[in-house]
Amino acid sequence: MGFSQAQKAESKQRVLETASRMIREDGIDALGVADCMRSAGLTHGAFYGHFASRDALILEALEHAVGQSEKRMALRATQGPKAGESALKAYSGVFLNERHVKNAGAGCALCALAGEARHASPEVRTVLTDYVRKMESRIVQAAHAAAGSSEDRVGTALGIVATLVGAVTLARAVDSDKLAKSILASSLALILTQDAALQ
Amino acid sequence: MGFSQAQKAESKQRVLETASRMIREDGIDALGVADCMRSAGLTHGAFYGHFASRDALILEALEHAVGQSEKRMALRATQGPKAGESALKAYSGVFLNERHVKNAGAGCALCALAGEARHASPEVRTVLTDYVRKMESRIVQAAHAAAGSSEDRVGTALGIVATLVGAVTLARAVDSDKLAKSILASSLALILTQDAALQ
DNA sequence: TGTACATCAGTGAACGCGCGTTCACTGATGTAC
DNA sequence: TGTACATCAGTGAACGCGCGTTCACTGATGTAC
Repeated sequence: MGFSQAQKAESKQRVLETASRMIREDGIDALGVADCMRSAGLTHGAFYGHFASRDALILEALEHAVGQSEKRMALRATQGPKAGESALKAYSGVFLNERHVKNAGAGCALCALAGEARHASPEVRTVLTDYVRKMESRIVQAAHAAAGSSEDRVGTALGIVATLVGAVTLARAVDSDKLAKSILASSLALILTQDAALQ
Repeated sequence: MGFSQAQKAESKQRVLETASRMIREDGIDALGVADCMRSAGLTHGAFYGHFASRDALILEALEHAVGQSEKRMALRATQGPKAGESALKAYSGVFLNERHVKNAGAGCALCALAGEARHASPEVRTVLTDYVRKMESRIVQAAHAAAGSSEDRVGTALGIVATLVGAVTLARAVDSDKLAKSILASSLALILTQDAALQ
């Protein structure tokens, strides 16, 4: 059978993880097939042995990034909280910090790609839409949101998602570190006013 | 002197307005020189008689979009408010509505481009950073924010900017109209809890 | 007023480069006997 | 155990297309006399 299948699977995994990081770091449009393969330690010619097309890679890499980052952000929120810190503050803090802002490639895929979603394929949009719903659930959970159980009532959980994604997006957008920090701090303060409202 | 200079200036203005709409609608990366000139009723060859390069067009078009949309959004907030509506609600309502979400090309340049800013040139980032500061001022004004006057205190005006931009970005990103509406409504509800806090 | 000329906004063909995709080939690995 | 063969992941040259940019040319307008 020549080369081992395990070896090939390993290569593909390496390409996927590289692409998953690159699309979060530089955006979907900026992902080049040759660039990505080179970063994974291969040449561009080998690409089509693993993926049907650039679009196929993008979708798989996005699913990888979403699945990994969504879980990881939630996990960090349960690991790090200091005594007396609310679950909402712990969860928000995982997003609203300078390390996350400066490391888009290893961070939340929704924060990294929300702005590009409307120009992307329907498949990409669907994956990111699911991410929005998952974040909403995490926040409702974090606040034990009994108040959000009624369907008609307008809860603020989705508003908190918007604030988190907007804050990270803006903090990465501006060319001033000081302003970026202010955006993070102010957004956290805004979210924390909801601690009572959601419980 | 051959052709009138006024005619040339008119052509350039038409190209600028077309580009200003196109970059908000489809993103900066997607702007093609030929596409843009065709939409303005010219051929691509005439482009370099008006602009030094594609990048130069992008910067001018962005400045045009920012200058126009920032003023327009603020103006609408002062024109439309119903009796008893707070200034903060009026301003937020200009962003958080379906018409704005579906008409990126005629809307807020920051909402349209915040997600791309970190991949753009320093010049582009500077222009958008100014926009963030202007929006913050509008919100502070809208709330007469006496509370925000102390420099050390963490106000929530920037958090409101983040919520507005995040909400519009997410509402445009998701592939469900229903979810988009919920994002807008929930974000407005979240912002309005600040009406008291800022006054 | 009329005619010849100069100006220049706009045209459209062409160039060059980057990038997604294809494909003939290589050479390391595993199998058959 | 050793040798010949088959498999196939990966290589690197090449193709084709799109797009930013260049440039020789056109023709409408205004000026000079």
